[in-house]
Amino acid sequence: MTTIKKALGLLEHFSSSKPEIGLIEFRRLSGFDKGTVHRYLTSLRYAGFLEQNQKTRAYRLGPAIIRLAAVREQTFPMVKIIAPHVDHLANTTQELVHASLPQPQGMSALYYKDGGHSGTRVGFEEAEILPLHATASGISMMAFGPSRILEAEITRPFQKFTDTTPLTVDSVKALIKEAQKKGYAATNQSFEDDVYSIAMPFFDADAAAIGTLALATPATRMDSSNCVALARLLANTALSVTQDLGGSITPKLAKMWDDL
Amino acid sequence: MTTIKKALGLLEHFSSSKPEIGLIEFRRLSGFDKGTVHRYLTSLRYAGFLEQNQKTRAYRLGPAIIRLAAVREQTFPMVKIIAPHVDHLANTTQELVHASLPQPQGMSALYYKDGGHSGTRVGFEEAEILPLHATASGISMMAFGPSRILEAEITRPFQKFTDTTPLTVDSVKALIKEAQKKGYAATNQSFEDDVYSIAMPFFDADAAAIGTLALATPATRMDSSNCVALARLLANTALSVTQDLGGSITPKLAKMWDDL
DNA sequence: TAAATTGGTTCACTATTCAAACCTACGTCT
DNA sequence: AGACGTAGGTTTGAATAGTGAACCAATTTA
Repeated sequence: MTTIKKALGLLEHFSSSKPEIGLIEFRRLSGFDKGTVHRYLTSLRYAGFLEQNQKTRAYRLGPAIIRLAAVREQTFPMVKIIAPHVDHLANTTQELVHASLPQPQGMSALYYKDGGHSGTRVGFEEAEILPLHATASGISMMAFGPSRILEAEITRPFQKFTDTTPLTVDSVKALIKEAQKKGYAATNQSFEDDVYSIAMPFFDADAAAIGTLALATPATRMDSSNCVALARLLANTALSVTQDLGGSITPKLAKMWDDL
Repeated sequence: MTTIKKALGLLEHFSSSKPEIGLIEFRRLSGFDKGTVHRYLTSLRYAGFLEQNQKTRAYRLGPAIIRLAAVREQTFPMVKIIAPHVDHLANTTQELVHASLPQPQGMSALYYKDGGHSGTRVGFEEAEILPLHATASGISMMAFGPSRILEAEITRPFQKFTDTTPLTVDSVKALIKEAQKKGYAATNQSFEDDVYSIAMPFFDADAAAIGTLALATPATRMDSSNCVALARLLANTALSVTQDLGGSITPKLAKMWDDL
């Protein structure tokens, strides 16, 4: 573990529900020494990745992040390319659809659209970290993405979110195997109660999975026939996204999706 | 200079016109040893701040940036708050208006709007670094912002952009003094030929300047009466932005803007 | 095919980082 | 006021982690 990795790891602790974090809380969250954390924070602030609330002395994400995000989106416009496809699928199915990218600790939504179904519907928090072992997106990423993602995940302890969250390496591996066999991942209430979710990867030019598309419905609305119909729609969307990103897909998976 | 600062400094080299950078080019740009740079890049990639083009092996900004930017904007929605004001001023004046934030090496636009004037108009590149010494935004930030910004800038060499770019510490300090006296900064073709620009700061709750609003016109359309009229409009916008951000402004500057 | 360029790795040396203790400021309870 | 708890921040010698010259391998260019 290098200094840089440790320092950047501090930024992982920010989320929508935790936008400002103080020195002592960082020490508790990271387990590093207080002096060490303070030096890290000072360096991150110097580079514009953090700024400090003058009153509380707590740290929040800084303006450098904004610029870098703008550069990335301008030169590699994933959101712009993916958003129309997600919108279309959400409108067609009336369900929640999201496109997510792998982060060091899990998946995080790049873009999402609430389908606006009239009855109960699934909520979604932007920029939330979705755990790999408990979500369809995560299972899908481990099943079809670079092996290092899987390898990193299975060394971590699995957090329990619901009564049906898979908590053993074997049960998670079984879900991954099933996803590889079916061509898509499905999880039933493993992250949130009453939410059933299916997910598929999309690919870059090297046919490496770089993110996932997922669709979430209230568990009550999902049955086996329904599921396959939605998976078919999701597969078409994943194909279009892959194409628009200039990516390519292995013939094997292409056939699996075609046969859904 | 700590390892963290040096590593994060590498990210500064990315821009819209330079979205992918290889190992050797990083070495050249940063002056660090090749082995060192390689270790930095590996760490940044590990944290999701970079990803690598598998063909060219060059590095580009990674997905972690996107998540962090989303967290920041969701919990501290500057763009959302400022955009309507910038839009309104751009529509009223028909000129280019931008809101910018200080970055380690200069200012960078958070949001901008082209006013759509029918004749010649000023272009603008998003996420570009605007040098402090040569732009109205930069002068304004040094004049009204934290003193460390000015102190850091005057130790750097001043790059020449046009025939009228101020290149000495004294000439830049004179521009800053003038801005402090008038309540706004003005630069005439010091960054780009034929562009005249005026800028003002906006403030946070501690009455510290946290960014600038700027308006740029073709130099031919700007004269002394025009300039004051535009400055008045800009001042009203800066006041509104400051209020909407929950910020406050020193009574002295408030009076200066009122007397424009 | 030889030279140049690029990405990446190794390892002895040493400069940076770590952890524990200390300092200061602020709020609060007695 | 005094004692206590909590927070941000600083200093220290010991130890760990970073450095960079030299190396290798694969492409690209001459």
